Amino acid sequence: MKLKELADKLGLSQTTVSRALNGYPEVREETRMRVQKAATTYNYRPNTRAMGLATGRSMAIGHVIPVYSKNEVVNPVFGEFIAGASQTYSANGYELLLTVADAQNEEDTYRKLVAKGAVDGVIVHSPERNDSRVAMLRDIGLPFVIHGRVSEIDLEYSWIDFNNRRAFQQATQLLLDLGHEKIALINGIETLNFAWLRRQGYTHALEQAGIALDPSLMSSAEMTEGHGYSSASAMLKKPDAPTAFLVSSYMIALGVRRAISHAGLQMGRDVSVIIHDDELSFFQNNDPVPQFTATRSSVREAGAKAAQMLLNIIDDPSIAPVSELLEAHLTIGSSTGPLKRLKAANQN
Amino acid sequence: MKLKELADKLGLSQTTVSRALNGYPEVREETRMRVQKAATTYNYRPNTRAMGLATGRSMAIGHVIPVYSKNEVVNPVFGEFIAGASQTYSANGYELLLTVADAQNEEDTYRKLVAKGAVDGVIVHSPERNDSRVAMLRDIGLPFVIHGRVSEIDLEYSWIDFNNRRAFQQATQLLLDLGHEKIALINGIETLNFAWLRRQGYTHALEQAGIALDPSLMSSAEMTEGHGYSSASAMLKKPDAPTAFLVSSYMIALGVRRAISHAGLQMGRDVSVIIHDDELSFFQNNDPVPQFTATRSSVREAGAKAAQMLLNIIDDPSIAPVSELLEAHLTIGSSTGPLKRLKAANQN
DNA sequence: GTGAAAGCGCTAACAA
DNA sequence: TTGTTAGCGCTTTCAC
Repeated sequence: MKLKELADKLGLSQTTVSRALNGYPEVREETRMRVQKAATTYNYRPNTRAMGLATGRSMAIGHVIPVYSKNEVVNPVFGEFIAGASQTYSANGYELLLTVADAQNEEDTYRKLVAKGAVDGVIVHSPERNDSRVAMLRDIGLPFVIHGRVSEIDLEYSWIDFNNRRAFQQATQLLLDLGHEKIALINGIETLNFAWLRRQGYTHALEQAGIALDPSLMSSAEMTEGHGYSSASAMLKKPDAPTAFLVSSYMIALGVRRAISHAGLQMGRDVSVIIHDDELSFFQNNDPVPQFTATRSSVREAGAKAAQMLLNIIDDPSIAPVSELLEAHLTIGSSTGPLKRLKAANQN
Repeated sequence: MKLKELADKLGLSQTTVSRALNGYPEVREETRMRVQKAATTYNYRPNTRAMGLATGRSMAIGHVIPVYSKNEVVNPVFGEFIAGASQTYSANGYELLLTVADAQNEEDTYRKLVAKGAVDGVIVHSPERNDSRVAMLRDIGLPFVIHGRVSEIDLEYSWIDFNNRRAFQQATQLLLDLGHEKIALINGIETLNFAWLRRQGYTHALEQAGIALDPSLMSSAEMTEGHGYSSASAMLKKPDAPTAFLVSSYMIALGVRRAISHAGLQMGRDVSVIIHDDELSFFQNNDPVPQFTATRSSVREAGAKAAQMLLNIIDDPSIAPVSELLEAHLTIGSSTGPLKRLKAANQN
């Protein structure tokens, strides 16, 4: 069913039908009712392409998610975030265009999207510490919201992020409270802002406690099981091996667990491990240390919020940038030993 | 840069430029070169909306992924699959339209996509045992490929799937070989075809071994940690508790682990666990039993293949349906005890 | 309050 | 081999 057909059925012009459907005020209320009813009856849906052509907007939002290599699994956080965003889009008549781009030529991807007129705005995932995309997107005037943020940059822009720095500062503090002094950090790629902030939280807590940083206890690479395994293995072979691990994702954690058991050690008895993951709750009650996570649902909500921010910007490009920093939740397991201290740690 | 501008710069008509760019044979080779060079220079990209309007095609493929509830995490397998598909699309000038639909009204989602003229074809994720979408999509004539397949249906259609039945049959056999007799299955929702096939593999192996099926050892629900925990807990409380678990996803597995340790048992010592996941490799070398998984890269490849199938169908809707059944890999850990038997199990 | 007509950027007959 | 022209389905001036 196309507009012309619907108009013919109603004995009206395309113009009037279009106006009635798009909420223009000059349509008689009675006419509007008739039109709307007919539209429902015939299940009329305006062709997005045609609408886009006519209005100069595409009614689509682009999500560009980076893939670093074939080794790294697509971060499940993106799935949750996008699921949240998707709802906002549907509710507002927008479509979601997904592009999986090699992290190398992401800028190109955005340029292409704009040149093709494919999107009215984009969500930027996985920003780097000093991400050139911010300047670029402002240059070309494409509305955007960042999932995450860019610490080392002065420009204004809209973003939504979890407080990674605080999360890792607290997690480290928690391990310190438990009496650990050799605490390892197995992190993601630290040119990525989230990983960089996590590291800052970690080092900050150690410095506060007057513990010297040991570079051999910090490792940074793609968030793969292999990275977790090789890093943890190497660290455990040292004479002054770490007694605790702070791990930046469940994928890495799989490797760390493997390394620990390969070394003849047992998690929760010989070694403490805290796994951070934005999405997943890991309850491992045989560990004396609880897991430190943001809950899954909050990621989905963050996606919905980011999408709404973006639609607002598209609606009115002159509004001031907004941002939101979400706190990660500290999930406490059921082991009673360290619980008190954990609570204290959680309060700062 | 739009076609008209480019044509003006070149002193040619829009038609000729369009033809040159789209590989029509009647263009003089020299002209084509000139046009192509100019297109690159000015970074010309045809507007997808306009192209779509003119050709009646949208140059976009829809992926509809279901969300069953707020409790269930978006299956990371979709992320990998889509990452693979995405590459195929980019290479062929297609865009990827992602829709996250409530599992209830998925049919509506497809109808809407077609009515809006938003897509030229769709990939159907997460098919049910007797999925009505197959008949519907054939009815409305929308090209599609199923990620998975629909066992209880007679129609012809294209699909790509992993051999879930075989995978679980082998996994169960493996546990039987290890001497287990009380083997529990903690599965996804069994109206979904993949879960149903997994269960078939499980029951088949037990029946072959002459072991009576025990309904209290089979549980089926959303693939959440909660499901794993409550199911495994209940089973472990029975007087004839299971000595082994066959688990349908790593999310469920998190809960199962928790239940095991809550029960005062130790994985790998008191209980054997096999986790199946299409995507993730779980190496837990303190378990006496290796993990049973398909490798991640194969999921991505499957996505790329499915996408190619779909583009072929769109190109020539009259071609016969094609399908591909991929084998899941048996990943063997480094524990040497059962290794030999595993190999044998792997060969059937 | 409604309609006629032009045009969004492209492709595809049909002419030349 | 190239150009002219008429749409694709919608929105939006402008006129009534």
